[in-house]
Amino acid sequence: MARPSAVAERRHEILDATCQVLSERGFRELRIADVAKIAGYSTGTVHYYFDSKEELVREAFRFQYEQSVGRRERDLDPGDDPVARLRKLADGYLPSSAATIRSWRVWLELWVSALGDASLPAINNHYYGDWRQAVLDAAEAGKDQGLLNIKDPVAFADAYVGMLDGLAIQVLIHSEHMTADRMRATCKAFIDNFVTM
Amino acid sequence: MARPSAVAERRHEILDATCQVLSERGFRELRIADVAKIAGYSTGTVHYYFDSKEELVREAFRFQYEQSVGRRERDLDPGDDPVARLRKLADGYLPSSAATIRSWRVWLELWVSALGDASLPAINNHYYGDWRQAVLDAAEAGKDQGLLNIKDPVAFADAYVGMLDGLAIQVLIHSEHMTADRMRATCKAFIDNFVTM
DNA sequence: CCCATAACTGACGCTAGAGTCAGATAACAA
DNA sequence: TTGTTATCTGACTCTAGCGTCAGTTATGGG
Repeated sequence: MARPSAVAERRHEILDATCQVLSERGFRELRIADVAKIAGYSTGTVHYYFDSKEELVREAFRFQYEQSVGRRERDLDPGDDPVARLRKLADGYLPSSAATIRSWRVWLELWVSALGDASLPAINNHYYGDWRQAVLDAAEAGKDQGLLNIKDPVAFADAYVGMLDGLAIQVLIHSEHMTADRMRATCKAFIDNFVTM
Repeated sequence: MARPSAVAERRHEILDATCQVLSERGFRELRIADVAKIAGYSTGTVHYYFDSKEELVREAFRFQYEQSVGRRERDLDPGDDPVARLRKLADGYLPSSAATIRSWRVWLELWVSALGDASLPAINNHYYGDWRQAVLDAAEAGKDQGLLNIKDPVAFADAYVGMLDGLAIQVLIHSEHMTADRMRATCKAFIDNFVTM
């Protein structure tokens, strides 16, 4: 071999650029030329690393999820009690910073794409399952330690995770009925319902 | 005028076909030719009633929302108590029948499209606001009548509505973590948390 | 019956943009 | 320095599909 492989690094760069375009323009308006420009390469190079636009976007979805999961794990302080952990999970996912907004917009694109592409739900299952599990763990710990008055931790976790997704969508499209601040308050109120006094 | 106008009826037919394509293939894969075929006309006729693909889809989003709001109002029995009304609202929106699944898929497309089209959030605001208000009315009535132990009806309504949206998405993409039945159970458990004993 | 025009058709022009490819470049080994 | 091959380029090909339009059909009024 004449040169050490730059494949992993290049793919990383290109996928990052793809996520940026995905979040700014959406899949429907995603152009390989835009991805190439942002990554600092020619369109030919994008095709050198990814066979098709579909493959590029599929890998970008996976990439975005990996990034987000990694960030969540760094954010979580093992010393926090379960209630604080639940609150921090919501805070960390609030679509308020540029980074979280970008993540959410890519996830939305993933969900819509998953309606018509049978290979995409698997990506969602994998990473979304982890996220759901983190909430469930905290809920069960909260219940066991008597901090939260939860009957069914699974139903609690499903409700909390679902609520976050639904509220985030309204924040993202700038609905007049939901802002990031209001979402934060809604999440707080949700948890407060279960905190033992 | 030589003939009575068929505009309203034709637009209705074409928008209905557009919603069908939107739900089956998504905006990204929507072809005017497919819409025309389903509606039973030529592509020229679609352009005769709608200036552009963008206008067609925008009107289809509006059309879908009107249909759904109409259906909800027919479903709601004024004789029901607030708790039953909240449960029925969730049941009616569960993505289980072909019609509700179709509606949800179109809404998802709307939300994603609204990320990049400033004219779409207005449609969401209008109809989504009505829907949110119906939940809020029931929550306030339930609180006032002592049937529900709710501190903040607004936070309750936001949480419930958000939860429904988030859970529906996972059902729609056939997530292994959420089915329509499980969503029903999650909604029931959510309400049960507030029912006074 | 005939006219006016609304309604409809479908072939065609045109463009955007995905994917190809022949060649240029550059990094490493020896 | 030179050979080898990974990496990269960007002009080009090709196709899908939007929107146009000249022409056709249908309908109701007069």
